[in-house]
Parts: sequence; structure tokens; C-alpha cells
Amino acid sequence: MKDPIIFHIDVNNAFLSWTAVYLLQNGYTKDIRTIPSIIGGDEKTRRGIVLAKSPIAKKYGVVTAETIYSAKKKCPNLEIFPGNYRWYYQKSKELMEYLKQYSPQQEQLSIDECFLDMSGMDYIYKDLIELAYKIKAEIKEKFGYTVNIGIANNKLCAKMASDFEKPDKVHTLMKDEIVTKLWPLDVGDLFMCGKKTKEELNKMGIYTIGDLARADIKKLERKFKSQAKYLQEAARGIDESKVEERTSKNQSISVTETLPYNYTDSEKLKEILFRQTEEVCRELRQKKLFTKTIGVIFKNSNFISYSAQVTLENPTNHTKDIIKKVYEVLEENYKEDEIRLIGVRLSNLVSEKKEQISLFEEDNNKSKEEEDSIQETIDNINNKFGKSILKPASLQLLGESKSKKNEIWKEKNSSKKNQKSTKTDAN
DNA sequence: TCTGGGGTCCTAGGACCC
DNA sequence: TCTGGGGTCCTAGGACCC
Repeated sequence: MKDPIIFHIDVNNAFLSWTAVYLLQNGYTKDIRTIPSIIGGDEKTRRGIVLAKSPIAKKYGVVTAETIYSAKKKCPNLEIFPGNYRWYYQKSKELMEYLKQYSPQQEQLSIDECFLDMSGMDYIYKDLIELAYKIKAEIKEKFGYTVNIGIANNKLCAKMASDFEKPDKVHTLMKDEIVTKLWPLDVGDLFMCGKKTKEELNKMGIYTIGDLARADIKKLERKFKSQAKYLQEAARGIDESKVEERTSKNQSISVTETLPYNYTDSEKLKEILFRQTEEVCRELRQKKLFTKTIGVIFKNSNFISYSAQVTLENPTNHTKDIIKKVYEVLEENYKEDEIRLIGVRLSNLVSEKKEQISLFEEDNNKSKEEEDSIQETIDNINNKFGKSILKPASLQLLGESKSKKNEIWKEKNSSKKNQKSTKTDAN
């Protein structure tokens, strides 16, 4: 049997390229890809990190995820542009649609990259490498930005190949090229070998991908347990996974938000959680899914994260049910520390409701159906306007919950505080 | 003027059941 | 009045990706 042929297509500096295209289309005369520039968050609201950088900014040593403050020190004439996520989403969809014409077997890995399974396509396109160059040129002409394309016999190698030299390049990493092209690279360049893993490997005397490929598996297993097998196989360019659309198996939907300043007031936190819950619930219903597990995510002023969750007996997609649980989780788990970031996560998602209907609750079930239809109407209106302009009166009340409930909560929490705070300190 | 946001996957430990 | 062991579900936390 012939080896599979996989393409990995990756947009060069996606956020910066897409913003450049946007600006040029809207009358901006400068191409921000040709100057020292970055896409960055707003420092005033504490989102001041680098999301993408231009090649010139990179030459100054600017790296993704560093603070804008530090980037500016490296490169004083740096120009900073805000992100435009709605536009990025549009650009992403447009690209994926375009690429589908070359192979129906597509897997999107992130907003700006995907795999195409091109196995057998050499019957249609004589030379697949030539085709890659054609796709690359077409994207540039049609959409106004460049991509890298990696070609290999599996997903992992295609992904590694597209990362080789940027921008605007086609690279191959076929079976017979692994030793020469992959093995000399730093082990930290291997997909899924992050900072921590690299440090551990270096301690064992493993510095290149080749070192890892030749390392003693027993030794690796002692340190990395079941991850050892993956690591060594990856280093040897082995990956059997198929190109397939992401299923909703272990999906989750979440929203988190860094607050403009640290909050300690639970009522303030509830206001944020309320808005976030509406957001994730709307997405849940749009995807026609139901959630079983509802969680709250915290990050305090010391950058220590913690989270808590509850699992329901029956999946739901009602904002009303979910917000109640969100508040419960908050009340049970907030350590009264200074909160920098807070968020809501829905996980354990299922596509069917499969409710256990109690024989004794017929009336209740009827009212649930009514609630469903009210919720649907509200969603339709809100989706049309893109915002939560409408909410059921019952939710309004929950959102503004104050007074008595709060008092009870404070009492409950102060008795709990002593047990829980030790945990934070230990971290 | 320090350190984003949305995800996936894995692991360890506890509860509970047989 | 000795304290097994497998399976499943759940929680919390951490590593990693872009």
C-alpha cells in the first residue's frame, strides 16, 4: 500500500496578516507586515501581551506572549494594533472553505491551520508538490496573505514541515527525510514538547530530536510514564492518526476574562459570571448541545489558578438552570482572594437531552417545554442583533441577586475559609 | 505599565459498587 | 476486627497547543 500524503497549511503570522489585509482593504496605505508591528491587547485593561508580530519586530527579538511593555523596550518604534476576532473568524472560515475543494478530508487544527489528506489525489493532480505551490500562490492572490505548506506521510510530519522556514514556503518531510531534516532540530521544536518537557529531557542529556529518537525507552518511561511512547514515536516521525473532522466527544465551551482590576466583591464577580454564562449558554444552544458539567475558573492576583465544577444528573441547555449552578459553585469555592480573572466552563457536552422523566413531575415537564420555546425566541432575537439585549425576567432577577442570599453566602464562606485557604498557600 | 483567551488531553486521587 | 481488587465516574490541576 502507498503511504498517505498529508498537507498541513498554516497562515504566516495569522492575526497580523489578517489585520494587514483588513487595513489595506479599508484605506490604510501602510502594509503593517513591512514595519515593526504587533497585534496586542490593551495594556490599560491588563491584556497587554503580544499576540502576533511582524518579521521586523521578530528581528528585534519580540516574541509572542511577552508583555507589550517588554516588546516596546526591545523595539521602541513598535506599532501596536488591536485584534479583530470577528474578522479573523471570517478569514478562517473563508480559507477552510477554499481548501476543501482540494480534498474533502480536512481537519482544522486551530483558527489558522488545517490538514488535508491528499492520499490518492495524485490521480487528479499529477504532482502534489506542484499543487502545493499552486495552492500557496492562489491564496496569496485571492486573499492577500501568505501560508506555509508542509507535505509528509502523516499529520505530525506535515505539521513539523510547515514550521521549517517561513514565510511563504512549501516544505516536505517524507519518511526518508526524517533523519536529515527532523533529527538535527532542537528537541523543544517537536510538537507537544513544551517548556517543561524540554527541561526534563535536557536534564537527561537529550537535546535534539535525534537524541530523543535514539534514547532508551525504559529511561524515558521512568520519567514520562505513558507520554514516553508518544514522545519517542514523534521524534521518529511516527504518527498513525487520521485526518478527520473534530468530533464533539470531549468538547467544552468556556469564556474567561481578565478583569480590569482585581475584584474581591462577590456581587461584582456574579455580574461578570452572569454575562459569561449567558454567552456560553447561547453558544451551547447554537451548537445544539447540552451540558452536564458546569465549572467556574478563577485566577487570583498571584497568578494562581483554581477551578471547581459540578456535574448534573440530567444535561441541560437552559441559562436559568446553569446560572444557578454557576452561582452555587462560586459560593462554595471562592476563597475571598483578589480575583484577576474569572470564567465559566461547560463540559461533558452531549447532543441529546435524554432526561430521566419522573412520573410524578408531569406538570414540571410541561413548563420545561414552555421554557424551551421562550428561550429559543429570545436566542433568535439576540442572535439577530449579536448581543444579549433580551433576557427572561427570571434571569434578570438572578443576575441582580443581592441582599439576603448574599448574607447567607457570606456566613457560609467565612466558616469555610479556614479550611480552603491553606490549599492556596501550598500552591 | 508586568504576565490573554479558547481549547484538548492526561493524571492522580477519591467515592462507590460488586 | 482480617482490610482485595477491578471498574467507573468524578474532580482538580497541569502541560501543551495556537
